[in-house]
Amino acid sequence: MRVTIADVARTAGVSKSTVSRVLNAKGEVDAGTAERVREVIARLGYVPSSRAVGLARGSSRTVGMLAPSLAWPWMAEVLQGAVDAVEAAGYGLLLFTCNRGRESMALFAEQVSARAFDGLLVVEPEDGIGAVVPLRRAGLPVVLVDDRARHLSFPSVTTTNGLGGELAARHLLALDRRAPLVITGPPRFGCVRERLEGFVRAFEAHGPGHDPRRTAEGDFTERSGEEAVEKALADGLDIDAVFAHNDLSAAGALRALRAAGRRVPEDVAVIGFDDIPFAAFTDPPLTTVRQPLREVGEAAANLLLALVGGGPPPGSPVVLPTELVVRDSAPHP
Amino acid sequence: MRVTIADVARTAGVSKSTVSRVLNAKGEVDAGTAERVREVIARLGYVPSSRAVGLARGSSRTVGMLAPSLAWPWMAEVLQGAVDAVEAAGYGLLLFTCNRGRESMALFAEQVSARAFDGLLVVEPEDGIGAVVPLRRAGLPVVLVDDRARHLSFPSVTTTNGLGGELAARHLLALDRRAPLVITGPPRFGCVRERLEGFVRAFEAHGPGHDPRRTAEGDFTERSGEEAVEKALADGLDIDAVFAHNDLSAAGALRALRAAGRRVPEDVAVIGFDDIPFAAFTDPPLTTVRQPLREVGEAAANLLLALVGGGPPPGSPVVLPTELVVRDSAPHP
DNA sequence: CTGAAAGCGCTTACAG
DNA sequence: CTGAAAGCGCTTACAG
Repeated sequence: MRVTIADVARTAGVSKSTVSRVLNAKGEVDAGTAERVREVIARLGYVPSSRAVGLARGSSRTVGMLAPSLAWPWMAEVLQGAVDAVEAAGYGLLLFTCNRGRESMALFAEQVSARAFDGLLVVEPEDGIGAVVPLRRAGLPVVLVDDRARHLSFPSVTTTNGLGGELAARHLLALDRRAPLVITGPPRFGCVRERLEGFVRAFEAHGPGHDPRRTAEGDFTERSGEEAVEKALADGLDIDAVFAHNDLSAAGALRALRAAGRRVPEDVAVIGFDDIPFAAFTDPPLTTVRQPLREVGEAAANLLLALVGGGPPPGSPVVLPTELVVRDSAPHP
Repeated sequence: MRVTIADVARTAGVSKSTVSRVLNAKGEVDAGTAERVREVIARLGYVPSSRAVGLARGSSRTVGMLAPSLAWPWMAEVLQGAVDAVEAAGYGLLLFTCNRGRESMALFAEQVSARAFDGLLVVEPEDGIGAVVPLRRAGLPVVLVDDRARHLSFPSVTTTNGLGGELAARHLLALDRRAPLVITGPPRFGCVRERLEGFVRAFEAHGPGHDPRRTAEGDFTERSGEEAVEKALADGLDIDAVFAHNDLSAAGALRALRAAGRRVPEDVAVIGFDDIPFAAFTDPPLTTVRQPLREVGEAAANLLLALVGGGPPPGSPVVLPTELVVRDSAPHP
C-alpha cells in the first residue's frame, strides 16, 4: 500500500541502490538516470520512511528536549526558539517534561535508551542535572540551557545574568534609590546567585553597599514577590526600590505595594527580570532586565545540531546579552 | 557497542524470538526461561531500539502535534496537558509549529509522510485545516483542538464557548450593565462566533438586546483590545461594560479605560476569556470565562491515543465546560 | 555509472 | 514451549 523505495526502483527500471543514490545525492549517477528516477519519485509521491532510514543510517534526525513544567511563561519562548531552529535543520523535536516527577523521568529514560533521538536539549531541571550526566557519558550529545554545570564542561547556553543584576543596580542608583529590596529566586539556581552578585557588586562599587537584610529569598512565583514586600513593610524596612529576580515576582511586588498604598515608581521603583510578554501589561508597565529567550532556545538548538553533526564541543558556554528595558515602574532618570 | 536483542539471546542461550516474546509478553514462554532472559536483560541493561521496533511493527509509539506559534499564552497550557497524557501512555510527542509559515508546513508535511508518528494532534491552525484533511484521508488518525471542522466529522475537543458568552452576558446583566462593548477575535474562528452568539442570545433573552455597533472586531492581541476601547470612546459610544474574547485583549481594554480615566469596575465592568495565569495579576484582577486548557490538551491526547490504538472515532466532539471566574474587574453583584 | 547482497535491530508467522 | 527464517524499508561497502 505505501510506496517504498522498491516500488520506485521497479518503476524506474533501476536498482534500489541507485534510487538511494539520487535520494541522497551520493556517488556518481548518470544525469539521465537521475532525472528519470526523480520523475518517478515525484509521480509516485514517494517519501522515505524515517524509521527505515534511521535504522539503516543509525540516526533519527530527531532531537529530544527535556523541560521543566511548561507553565513558566519564559519556557514557551525558549521552546519556540528551539523548535524553529530544529525545524529549519529538517529535524524533529521530541518534547519531554519533568512535570510528573519521577514517573516522567522514568519514561524519559526509556526513550533515551531506545535511541529515539540523536541529541538532547535540557532546560533547567528543578532537581539538577544528575539524570543527564550518564547520558552524556554514554555518548549522547547534550546541551544545557543553564550555567550551573559549567564546571562539568557541559556545552551550554546562558545569558549575562551578572551583568543583568548590575544593570538593575545602576539604574536604581541613577534614580537615586539607595534602599532596595532584592527578591531572589531559589539560590540553588546559578542564575539567581549571579544576578544577586552583580547587583551587590554594583551597589558596593557605585552606591552605599548592600545590607543583607535587604535580600529576601523568593521562589519565582507571583505570591513570593507579594510576600517578600509584605514582610519587608511589616518589619519596618524602609524601601525605595525593588529588584525582583523574575517578572512574576515583580508583579507580586507591584500588587503588594499597591495594597500598602505605596506609589510606583514615585515611592518605590520596581525592576523585574526576563521581560516576558506580560511585563508590558502590568500596572505600571514593568521595567525589567530582558533575556533574549527565543534566541537562547535557538542558540541551544543550533549548538546541539552542530554537536550531533559531529562538530567539536565549544570550549566555553555560549553567553547571550541581557539588557535593561525601561518602562514606567522605574522610568528614565 | 550497543547491546542488541542478539546479545541478549546469545547470553541467555535462547533465540531472538524468545527474547522478543518475553519482551512483549506474547505467546507462551516457560517461566524459567523467561526469568533467565529477564535477568540477562537487566544485567546487560538492554533496551530495544525504538527505530527497529517501529520498523518491524509498523508503528512508532509517537504522536505528532501541530501548533500555531507557542507565543499565545494558552498554548503552553494545552501543550502541557497533551505532553502529560502522551507521556503517561508511554508515547513520545513530536512537536511542530506553524511559526515559520509555509516553510514550517513543508517540513511538517515531510515528517508526516515519513511516518515519523502514528497520529496527529492539531491545534487551531491560523490558516484552516486544509493541510490536514488529506492526512486524515490517507488514514492518519487526527484530532483537532478546535470546533470548526465539526461538519467534516473530524474528531475534536472543544469547550462550551457559546455558554461562556452567555455566562459573561448574564453576569453583566446581574450587575445591571446594559451598554456593553464586545471585543471579538477574528470571526473566522468558530469559537469567536460561538462566544458572540451566546452573548447576544443572553442579552436578547434577559436584557435590552444587543446593538451590532457595540461589537468591535479584534485580533486577540492586547493592542486590539486597547484600540477597540479607544475607538468606542472616540465615537462617543457610552459603555458600562466590556466583554473581550480573550484575556489579552481584555488587558488592553483595561489599559485604555485607565488611560481614559474610567474606573474599573465602577464605571466599566470588564470580563475576559481564557483565564490564562496572567489574568489574576492585571489591575484590577480580571473576571474571565475560564477554559480548562490543560484538560483540553489531555482530552485531545487521550482521544488521539485511543484512535491510534484502533478505537472507534467519537460520534461528536468532546466538549469541556467553561466557567465564570469572578475577580475585581467585574465583581459579584 | 550501476547492481546484488549484506546489514541495521527488531517482530512474526511457520514449523516443530 | 522454542527456533530458523523472512520481512519491515532503507544504506552502504563491494564488485563490476
